[in-house]
Amino acid sequence: MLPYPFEEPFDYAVPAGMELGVGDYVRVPLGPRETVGVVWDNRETTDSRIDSKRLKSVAGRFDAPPMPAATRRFVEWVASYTVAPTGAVLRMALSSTGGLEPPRAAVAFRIGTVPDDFKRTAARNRVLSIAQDGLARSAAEFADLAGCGLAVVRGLADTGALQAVSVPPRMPAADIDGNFPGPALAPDQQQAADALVGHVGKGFSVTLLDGVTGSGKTEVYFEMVAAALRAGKQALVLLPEIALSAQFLQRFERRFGTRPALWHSDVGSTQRRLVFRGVAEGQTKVVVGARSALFLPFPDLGAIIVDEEHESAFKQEDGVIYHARDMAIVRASIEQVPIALVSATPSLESIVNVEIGRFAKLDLPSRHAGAQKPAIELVDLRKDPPPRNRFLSKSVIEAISETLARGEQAMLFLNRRGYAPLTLCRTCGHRLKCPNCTAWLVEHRFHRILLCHHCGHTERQPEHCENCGTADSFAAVGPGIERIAEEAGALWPDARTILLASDTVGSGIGQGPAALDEAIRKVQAHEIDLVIGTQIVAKGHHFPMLTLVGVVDADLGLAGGDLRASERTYQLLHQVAGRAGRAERPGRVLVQTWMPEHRVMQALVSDRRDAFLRVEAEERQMAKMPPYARLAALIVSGPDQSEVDVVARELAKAAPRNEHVQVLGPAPAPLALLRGRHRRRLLFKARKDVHVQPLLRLWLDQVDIPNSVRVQVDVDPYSFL
DNA sequence: AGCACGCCGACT
DNA sequence: GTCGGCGTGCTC
Repeated sequence: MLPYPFEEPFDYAVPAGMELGVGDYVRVPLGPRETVGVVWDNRETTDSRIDSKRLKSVAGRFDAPPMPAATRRFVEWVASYTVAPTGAVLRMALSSTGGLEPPRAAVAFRIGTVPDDFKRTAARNRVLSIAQDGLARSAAEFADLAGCGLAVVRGLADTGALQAVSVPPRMPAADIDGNFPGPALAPDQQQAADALVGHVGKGFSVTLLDGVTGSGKTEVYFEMVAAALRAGKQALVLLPEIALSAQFLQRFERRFGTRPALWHSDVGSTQRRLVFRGVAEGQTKVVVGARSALFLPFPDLGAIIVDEEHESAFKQEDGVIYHARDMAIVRASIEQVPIALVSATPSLESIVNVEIGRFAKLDLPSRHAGAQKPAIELVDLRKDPPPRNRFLSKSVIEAISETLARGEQAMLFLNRRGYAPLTLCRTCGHRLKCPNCTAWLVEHRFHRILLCHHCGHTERQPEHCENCGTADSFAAVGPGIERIAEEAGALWPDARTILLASDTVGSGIGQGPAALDEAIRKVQAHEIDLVIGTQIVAKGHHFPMLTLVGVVDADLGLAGGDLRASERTYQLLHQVAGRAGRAERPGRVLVQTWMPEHRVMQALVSDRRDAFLRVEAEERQMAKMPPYARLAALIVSGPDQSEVDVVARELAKAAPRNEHVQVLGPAPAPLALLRGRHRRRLLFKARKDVHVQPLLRLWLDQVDIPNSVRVQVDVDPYSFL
């Protein structure tokens, strides 16, 4: 199987003298070049189109442990479920082909023979006395222990007093010990931990760990990791990329005394190689990573954890479209290991799976570590409207002033980057829009540009309206966090303020999680009084002095016809609210809304999540929507609108028809033009018991799709964009 | 996916 | 007469 979008494996001859087994990683010729592949099967070709006498030969075998059978089955399963070519899924499992080369031996030093003309110095003596135990250590380790520079160690090696030896490199997270004594757990934590530990080694099971913010869920599932380690197995913890913070790693280190192996987009190629190799050899015991870590070749997995399981970031939206939480469950089932899904605001899907008995559930209803539930109040913007072109109500302004006066911290949350989401000409009403997308250009005053949030198109703010030619006629409409920062600057000129969004810190333009970690540290150290941020501040950071959260526009996520709009808005607002108040300082949350009677707002103030989810579930059931039915979206896209329309109409004509299946569309996708591609959407809806994938494949096979048009299949779509 | 081939327009 | 733009199609 080759890591390219081919459905089937290719056939190659095995040269004389080469021993190959199923799962081996090999180099094979492909057209004019050579590529990596995995031996998928080992037999005579059965494909009549292939002349077995003229097969190309395997060029070489990598000296690496073969891809485990369970990993190969997982690749095939994901391909079949997502209606993607198997090779395209394999590509995700070969993301670090450098790891296939045997790892380079590391240089270490141990005691040698001290020559006659040896010059003794204090530093040299310290190093040599440490080396007396005969153990081999890296130069850095000696320097660290002896409190000297690396030059001392190298100098000793030059004289022969230390002897250079090559040792196998230490794999990341190889020496994590499941018996390392971690912090003590509260009784309810211990009970939940015992239940999770009880699943380890007992085959496949799914447990939803439903714990309120501050209940110590992380420490509970760490016990499941520890149990897997004690059983000699590996463990995988999946997190949304954004939650892979320094704070999380500190908690891990507190429990296990060392760091886990990391796997996310920011991990460099050297480290990736080592982690891939370490995992493949079974040496790397714990991987903490973003969704792509799911495709690592674990030979001996013992447990999987998906933290923040409700997060939509687990849904991969390009290339092979899959939901990492759902595929993690599949992987656990194939590996016959337990999996824990963890959240303070579980997804409706998981709650329903608990109700029908497919998942077990554990509750952590009480807060620890001094956390207290914040008081949530709604601010009815109809009664307390901000002045024209201002966005903070009197209630919020007063509350922030009081908080700052007490020397505590406040946060303003608005899930919208930039200065204003829309810029229009006051004279003619012309709106500045992206040339490549059906979207407004968002003004970013901080970077002095207009930016499309969908394709990244940027331009300078024009001086004259391109439609009517009037100069200086542009008006900003609506708020982004930069505009809130401007308003806050006028209200509290002395407050130390920080603006936190993906384009000011975080994984934006060349900054990575390190910049976010630094910002978080500053807030924790109380070098900041007022935090103004988008959803990157919503995740579980603890800010002990933060006692007030103001939500600028709680209604933002409710617009549009998204199936999960209410659910997601509840989850996000609940999470943001959780930032307020720790320990002896109770928190207060003010939520600005134009519709305080909306059930999301009512559920928030009355803290009735389960009642809210019940209503939400009933609505989905009535509308015959997931999780009570199955959805798949076909997105037809291409640079030529009429070609796209033709294909979309052909697909509609060929749509499968029976009483359990319904096809809607084609309709222009909500972003009808994205990155210069016109997009049409068809929605396939089926009863829960319909086997969707064979129908989809049959459907696609019937329509001739020209090269210039792409049809993407999104099974279980989340985003309706 | 990634590469070569091939067919058209802008140069020596 | 040649270089190179990217549309088309193949890779065991």
